[in-house]
Amino acid sequence: MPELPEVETIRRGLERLIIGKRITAAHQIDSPKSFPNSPADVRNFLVGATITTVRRRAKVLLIELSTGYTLAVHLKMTGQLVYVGSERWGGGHPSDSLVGSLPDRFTRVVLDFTDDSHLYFNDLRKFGWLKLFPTLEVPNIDFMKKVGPEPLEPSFTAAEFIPRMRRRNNTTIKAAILDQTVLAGVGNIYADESLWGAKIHPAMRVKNVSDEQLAVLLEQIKYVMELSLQYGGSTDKNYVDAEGNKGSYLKFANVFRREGQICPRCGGVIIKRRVAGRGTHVCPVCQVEEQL
DNA sequence: CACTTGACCTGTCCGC
DNA sequence: TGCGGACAGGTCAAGT
Repeated sequence: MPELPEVETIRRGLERLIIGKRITAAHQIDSPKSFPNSPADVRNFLVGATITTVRRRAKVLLIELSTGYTLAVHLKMTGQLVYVGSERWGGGHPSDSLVGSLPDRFTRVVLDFTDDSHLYFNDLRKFGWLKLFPTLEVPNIDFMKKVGPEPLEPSFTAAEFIPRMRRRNNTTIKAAILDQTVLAGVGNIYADESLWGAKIHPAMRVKNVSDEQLAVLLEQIKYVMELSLQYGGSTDKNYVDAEGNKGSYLKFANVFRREGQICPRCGGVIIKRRVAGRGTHVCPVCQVEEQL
């Protein structure tokens, strides 16, 4: 999916676009897979509701409603959440924006607003979902109780990061930072980019990485995510923001999807291999693998 | 308990 | 051109 910077980019867009709007209808085109709530729940707690707040925790969007319910959204690998105003044909959108073509064959859920604007949930692979929860119960959802700290919180420092990583001492460093219970929001792109930035090989066992290196890794996680936010996230294939526009961070990526290219730091050739069950990009010259 | 693998879906790309 | 297989940004359940 969209990882933390992409979900946060969408959140910022939605905050600007849909707060205060009232929902007049909700179309569950592909229920129950993408939206498992009953039609009665939708009728009682979603239709007629006004959007009050748009929050994010880890990679989950939390759209809070005036009914005391929250619409939680997880985009997984290919989900999109795109707002289209009633002036959709009036121009002002980049030529590659999706807005003129929605709904499309991957649209799973549509919300209609009173001003004839719409929010489309599209998802090619159908891994993503929308779910209604009472807002007061959101902190008690299993995922919310288990998920680790937000990496961009200034209060999240090496003093907290290192002991959390040490709980996964026996696995690879890449598997550890992808583990959402260790810290929130890192996915495959920012795992590879931050490990390159810290000069740590993704296949290193955590126990063989020093505290000093872990501290550098946390700095790099924060750095690559902040940088990505500045560029509207990464569009590898499907990702678009709340207005249907692509993100441009991958232009500045150093290793992700750059196998065969030259490492900008040392001149080595970037390779791709499998680590933690995921395609993994690494410079084998300056990210040195441990000797076993 | 810690860790790894396969499953969930559909589309695309690459080799034969 | 067609077919089969591998792979794709994420998370679970089930296996070892």
